[in-house]
Amino acid sequence: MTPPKAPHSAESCGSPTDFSESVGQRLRHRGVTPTRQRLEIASELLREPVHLSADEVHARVRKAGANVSRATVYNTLSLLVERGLIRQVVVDPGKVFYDSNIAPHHHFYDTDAGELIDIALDDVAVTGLPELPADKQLDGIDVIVRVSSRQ
Amino acid sequence: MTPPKAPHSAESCGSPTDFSESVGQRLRHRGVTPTRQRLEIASELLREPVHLSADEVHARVRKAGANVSRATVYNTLSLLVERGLIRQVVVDPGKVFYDSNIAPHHHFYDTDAGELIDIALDDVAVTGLPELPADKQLDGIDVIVRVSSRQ
DNA sequence: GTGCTTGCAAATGCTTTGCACAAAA
DNA sequence: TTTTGTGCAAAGCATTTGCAAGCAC
Repeated sequence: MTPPKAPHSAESCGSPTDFSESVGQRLRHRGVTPTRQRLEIASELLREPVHLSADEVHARVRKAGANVSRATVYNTLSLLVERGLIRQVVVDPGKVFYDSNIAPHHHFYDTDAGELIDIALDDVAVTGLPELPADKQLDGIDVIVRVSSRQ
Repeated sequence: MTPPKAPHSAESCGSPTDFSESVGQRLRHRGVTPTRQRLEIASELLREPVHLSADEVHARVRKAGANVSRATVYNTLSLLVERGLIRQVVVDPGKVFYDSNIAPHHHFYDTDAGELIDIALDDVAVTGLPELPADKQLDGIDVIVRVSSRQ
């Protein structure tokens, strides 16, 4: 593809996730005050690469014993996306995944299973994109390969 | 009528749109009864290649003098997508475009303008996709190149 | 203490549904 | 006439917001 200057999102993002670094550290490094709720939420995502919906995050956090409201989950997820700690993947209207793998990559989306599967970027190339107008900046390239179970 | 999840998309679709053929004909060919409301709705899309949200379609149809409810617009758009006459493009949660260009192609999405711009497919190639599991079928490939105006 | 965070519930925005009426075949 | 489509208003979801009370530093 075409890799110009660009900050957050699909192709360009911060440094790839180091899943061994402490969650609190990673939040601080991005200027996010590590409150108890944020640590709980971020831990569900940053402990290992996952694809979760906001509601799944909420459910997991509560299951883990923390009393966190939906509003806080949504606010925190937005914050983490904004700060480049996780990535948002929209596959359908009202179907949003939060992806803790921020290394550049793409996705299979299995419509039947409702499941997202990573495609490593070094497998895939998108070539021949027209140049951008001078006043635009590239924010990212999302490639979603939609699949379903054969009938 | 039965408005299920959108099947058609990027790579796989019906025959490319012939914008010169009558809208009524095109509906009939796909087994869609051409009622007055459907003709109004379909005309806004099938007259020329456009990217419209459901609400924009509703506004245009009403502006054109027809008394069509939101429900009918939504039902009809789902039907047209299901029958492969138009295509649904999801760029953000709650931001869905209906695209009357069903020839395989991809998109720029300008976050600031909220505008979708076609990228002709012959310019772009996506290579190196892993093979699909045998029991899966490919429904389509969506490539969305996100751009913005701010620095 | 000061200012950012949280929870709750209410509000929002978009989309779907139920049902009586109207139009098509 | 029998089937199919339409309008309206109400219901549904996922997400956001306003504000008082609570934490972090």
